[in-house]
Amino acid sequence: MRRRRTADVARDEILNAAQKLLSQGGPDAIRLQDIAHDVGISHPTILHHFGSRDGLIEALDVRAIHALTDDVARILKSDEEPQTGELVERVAETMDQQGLARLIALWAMRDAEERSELEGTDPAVLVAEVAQLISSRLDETEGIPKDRLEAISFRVRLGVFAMFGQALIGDALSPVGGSEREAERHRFRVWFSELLFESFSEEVEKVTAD
Amino acid sequence: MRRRRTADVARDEILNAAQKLLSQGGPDAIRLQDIAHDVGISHPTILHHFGSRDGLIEALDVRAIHALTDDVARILKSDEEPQTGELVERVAETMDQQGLARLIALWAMRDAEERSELEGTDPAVLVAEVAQLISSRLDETEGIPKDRLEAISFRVRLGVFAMFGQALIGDALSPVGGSEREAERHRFRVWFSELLFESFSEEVEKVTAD
DNA sequence: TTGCTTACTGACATTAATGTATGCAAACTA
DNA sequence: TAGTTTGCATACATTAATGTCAGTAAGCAA
Repeated sequence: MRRRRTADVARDEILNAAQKLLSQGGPDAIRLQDIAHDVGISHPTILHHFGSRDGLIEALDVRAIHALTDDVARILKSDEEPQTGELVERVAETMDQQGLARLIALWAMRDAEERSELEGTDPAVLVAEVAQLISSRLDETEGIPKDRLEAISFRVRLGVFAMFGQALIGDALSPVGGSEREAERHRFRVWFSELLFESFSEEVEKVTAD
Repeated sequence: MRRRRTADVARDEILNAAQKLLSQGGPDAIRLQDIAHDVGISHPTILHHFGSRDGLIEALDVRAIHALTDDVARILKSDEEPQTGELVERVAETMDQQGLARLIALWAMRDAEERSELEGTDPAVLVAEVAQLISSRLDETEGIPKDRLEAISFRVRLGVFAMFGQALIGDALSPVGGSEREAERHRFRVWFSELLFESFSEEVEKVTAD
């Protein structure tokens, strides 16, 4: 007799399978038949839950954005001092696992009209918010000058680019393979965190020099 | 009467059209019918020149890699001191125009088996070569220690990530739009170049301290 | 001019994906 | 236990892409 899940569980299992397939193959790897086979259901069931293939991809996008922002928000809004290294490590992890970077890439490649709004989570706004938060941490006084804020948001953006790039094309650029790879990736992240942190510290010095 | 090109010209026109379409739409935008229409030929002609759709994409990849490496190689192998800013600017330009970053992203998403060798141009090897070249510029003595070389290749890699990220998802992360966008992108590149350059200078200091 | 090569076309074949229609069965509710 | 909802399957329809084939015509060479 056939298994019957609740709608939420079914949706989750389908999304997981889709994300797994995407992380292995390219964009064409999101095929309803294959996903259905992985979950152990028939492909019309996916359409039943998501309406269409596009609906599925949109749901995938929403989950992805949430996975990223939730992590960052939790760290930044906690009372402790935000650690650059931890932030980098966390974002990297979330991007790496399950082909999240691929989702972002595919999302970015669609032209503006057809990429939906994802519940008002505009990436540019998110970057600006993170920059604001970091800025207020560095310098408690209000009224941060615009050029300084831009300098900080540049750092945030660079962080996103670095982790995004490492997740997407990092393997191709890495000279080592096999078991050493993850260690090398980690060294890169640590090195990069330090670079960013030093760079932030300079910004603090500029602030205190005023 | 119908126009008859030489094979080389035909291949070039087809590749240009394909690249243009790719830079506008996503991965699915490479449709033989559309490309053919753009060039003003029938779609079997594309298959005649490239054998298959995959053949076309492979040719596209080869051209892309060459466009990138030729630029970098020319700058680095010239007798003048290599300018970090110029390198960054050049790579950014090549990545930006005509959706080269998208090609790279798509190439990276394919699983290792099906992504062809592209005439022995392994990106990891390229990065290593660039790092070697820069390293020998910074410090004329031979026999550079491995960890120092890794530190330099990390910087090269970060540069690739930054320009790749800006080209692919930069628009989504940028707060400004319209005519100011390009100016802001440029500011980011300048800022990043300085960060990288300062970072290189530190490496030089370490070398001279030995 | 004759002839050969090959860029190019139109019509067709093939495949493979998404989406639809209809009915079945599992769980909750009364 | 009867009834309703809804997760799920089977079989089919539809669309749209790549790829094939046989033939046409443009340019070059002898």
